[in-house]
Amino acid sequence: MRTAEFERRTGVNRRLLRYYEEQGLLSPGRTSGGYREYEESDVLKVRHIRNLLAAGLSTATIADLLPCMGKDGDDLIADCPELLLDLHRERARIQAAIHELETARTTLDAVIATAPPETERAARALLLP
DNA sequence: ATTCTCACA
DNA sequence: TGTGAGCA
Repeated sequence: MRTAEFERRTGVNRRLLRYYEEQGLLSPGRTSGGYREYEESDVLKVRHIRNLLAAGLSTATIADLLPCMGKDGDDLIADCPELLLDLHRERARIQAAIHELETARTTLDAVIATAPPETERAARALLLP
């Protein structure tokens, strides 16, 4: 299928599709006229890409990860030891980010606790409605 | 009619 | 990351 249909099937616009391609996540073939030719399996592939992206993985690690997923079926890693390393590294990165955010929140809570009661109430009034 | 690449008041 | 120009 070509761009227009693929765009509909995936719900992702060409601009982004081309970006994924530049990042090595997708490699559609080309017709003699130079038009991109996508495979049926690419539709599912884009779904995977979007999920992985949402999980915080970089396009680079996703590029390495994709070939390790079932060629046809859903997403389940087969046997890619080298990849598992990157995944754990990503997990550690996320865990670290969580900690940083938690300490940032703690700091803010401390500052907020400093505000006078009436100021606190005024602030909440501005926040809720 | 459609897609492609490239460039940017 | 959108938009238009000039092609094939």
